[in-house]
Amino acid sequence: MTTSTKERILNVAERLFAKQGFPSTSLRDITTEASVNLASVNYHFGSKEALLGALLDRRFRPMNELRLKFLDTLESDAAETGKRIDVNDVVRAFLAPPFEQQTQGQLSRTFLRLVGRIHAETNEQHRATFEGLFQDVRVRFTIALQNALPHLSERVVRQRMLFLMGSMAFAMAGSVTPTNDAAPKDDILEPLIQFATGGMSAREEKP
Amino acid sequence: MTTSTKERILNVAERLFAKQGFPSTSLRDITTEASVNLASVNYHFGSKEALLGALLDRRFRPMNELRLKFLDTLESDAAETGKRIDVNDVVRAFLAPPFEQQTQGQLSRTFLRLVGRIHAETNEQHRATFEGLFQDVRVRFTIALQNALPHLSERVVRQRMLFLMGSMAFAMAGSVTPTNDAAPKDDILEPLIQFATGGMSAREEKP
DNA sequence: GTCTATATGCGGATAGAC
DNA sequence: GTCTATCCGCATATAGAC
Repeated sequence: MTTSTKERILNVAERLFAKQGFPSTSLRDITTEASVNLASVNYHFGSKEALLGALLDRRFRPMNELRLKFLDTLESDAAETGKRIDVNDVVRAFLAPPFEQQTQGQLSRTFLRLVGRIHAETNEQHRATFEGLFQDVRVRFTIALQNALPHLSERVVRQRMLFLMGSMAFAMAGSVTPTNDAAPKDDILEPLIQFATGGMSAREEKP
Repeated sequence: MTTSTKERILNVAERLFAKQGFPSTSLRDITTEASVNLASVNYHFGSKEALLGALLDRRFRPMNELRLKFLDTLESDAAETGKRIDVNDVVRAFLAPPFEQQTQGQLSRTFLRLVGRIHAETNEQHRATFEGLFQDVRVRFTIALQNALPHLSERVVRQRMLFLMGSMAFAMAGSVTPTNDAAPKDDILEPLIQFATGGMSAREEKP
């Protein structure tokens, strides 16, 4: 169970960024809690910003790859059976992967909070970094949702996709506090999927 | 059109907090842009934290009072006619007031972003301040939604209320970018109401 | 790779003249 | 009420010994 300095920094930074936000977390907070030297952050990562970038890359990349893999499966299944893809399944393919990330069972909650934080972040530079990792996913899922909801206008599908991400981010950022921490998948993911599917499927009324 | 120093500080602070977030906005940013002296913030408000408090009080209080007024009207109408309140109407009573706040037409977008920020904020102290201003609204609307959706469990209604707030916060924080800034009410509010109503009304599936 | 020490700047807050 | 000047702490980042 030897964790390198680099990994210890990443793990602690992840937790503190999730808890306090990026600007309010100092390198001193991180290095003190990780029991590593202050200068080691700049040695290993170059800067605080680069540390965040490394962090996002470590987690968001596999998460988004999993999303796309789920969607691939849905689409090839649909191609075989000739049936239209179900909205509920697309929503699930998008929302489930963040909840699969729980490597040790302990990281899950922390990571969910970080996802929420990053989505809610308005800093231009962070948004750009994040968008680079997220673009493929957004485009592919928007198309899939348009196919699953052909009666809706493109514009509304795109917009509802963002509403969906808002529910997700907020749920993950910690505002949704289930009575027990045991099963975030059952306590948060399933209700979230139901809500989001209902929202995506709502009738479009144009006044 | 004489604006006092105090008002100028409030207006600029509102815009900058909305744009950059609270921790990343310095008093120097604010006073420079407002063309007032640095020391005036502490003279008029006491501290940066207190400035935020004053800001929230100025905007959130009337906004939340409007929400409750709308809900009062809905409930007294329902009592007269004997009909159950419609979910869509409750959702509208909750979501519309932030969009009514546009004093000059120019403040609206800024204020919506701030609302989103504050909701997404995880800082303990800010959450406490905010919750004090918001508690009544949350309780009253949760009860109204439970009455409008009697087939749902209390737990799920409470949880969906938070998902709804997530969509709202995210939409307001600026991630939803309509092609034109002209009519946020039509471009954001109406689609948001449709999405949120659909989500709140979704069937509750217990596996 | 890891440490100490330090450079350099920005942050909130305040003292005290006007 | 408004200004200048300043205190003082903490921030990121780096230089250079080990």
